[in-house]
Amino acid sequence: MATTARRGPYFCGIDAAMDVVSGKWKSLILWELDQYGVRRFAQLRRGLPGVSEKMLVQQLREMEEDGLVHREVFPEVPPRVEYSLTGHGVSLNHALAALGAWGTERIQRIGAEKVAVPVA
Amino acid sequence: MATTARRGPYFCGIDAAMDVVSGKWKSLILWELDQYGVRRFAQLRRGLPGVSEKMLVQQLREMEEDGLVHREVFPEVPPRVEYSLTGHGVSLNHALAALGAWGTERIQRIGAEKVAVPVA
DNA sequence: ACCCTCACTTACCAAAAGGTGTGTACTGCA
DNA sequence: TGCAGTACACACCTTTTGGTAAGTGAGGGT
Repeated sequence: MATTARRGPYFCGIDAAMDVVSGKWKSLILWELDQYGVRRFAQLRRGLPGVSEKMLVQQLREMEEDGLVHREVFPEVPPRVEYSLTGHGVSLNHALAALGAWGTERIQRIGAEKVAVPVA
Repeated sequence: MATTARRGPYFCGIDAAMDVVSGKWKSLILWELDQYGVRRFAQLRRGLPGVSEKMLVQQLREMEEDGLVHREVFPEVPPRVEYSLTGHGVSLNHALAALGAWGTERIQRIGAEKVAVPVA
């Protein structure tokens, strides 16, 4: 109930998968968490150039609800929250591999630019 | 320039692929055209339960612009327009296979309903 | 004393996506 | 004569999505 209901009736598997990965930052979060294993909120924020805090929280919560992301809170001061992928998150990321390859090929074909990720 | 500019700078391949498949009906159109090879406008409309004419035209035009769909107009009366997939459309559909399988598994896991497609 | 960091929350806004309903030019069918 | 089918275009409206800016509360650095 955070944002929208979702998990409505689906036409097919792709529909159901898209319901879960659509969202401007979700595939990036998936990639980032798969790369590093575990990341804290601020680390993710710095890893995704241009994301706002609100959007990052929102997408992470939805992914948690959808069973892709595990969220662990440590009752410390200053607060510490660690995010990681669940098994479903990992398998989704793998299922996205072919799509990623297709997209990379397309980028080359049409000569589109990639976002320059700042080194810092 | 039909709706939005798109093909902007991308973060990665998935981003680029999503730019092209996002849209409520695009993956369904891809599937439908892959199944039948060639389809006319009204056939697609009947094949996608719930789509409006406006949305169908819009999605088809974007997919044509993106080089996924081939559109052939026959100057007859009544008008006849045939849609089919290009090579890129076919390969995109294949790249979506793993995602579709993941989604199908997810539907079973969470026990979501599928849209009942009327037989007529 | 003051700002920075952590991980958020809340209120408000703008843009994009999607939906509805109508019009069109022509033909075939009853 | 009147209605259905063909493949749309156009105007208007609602919903969804994303973005901006501010606030929170405790601790640590300078």
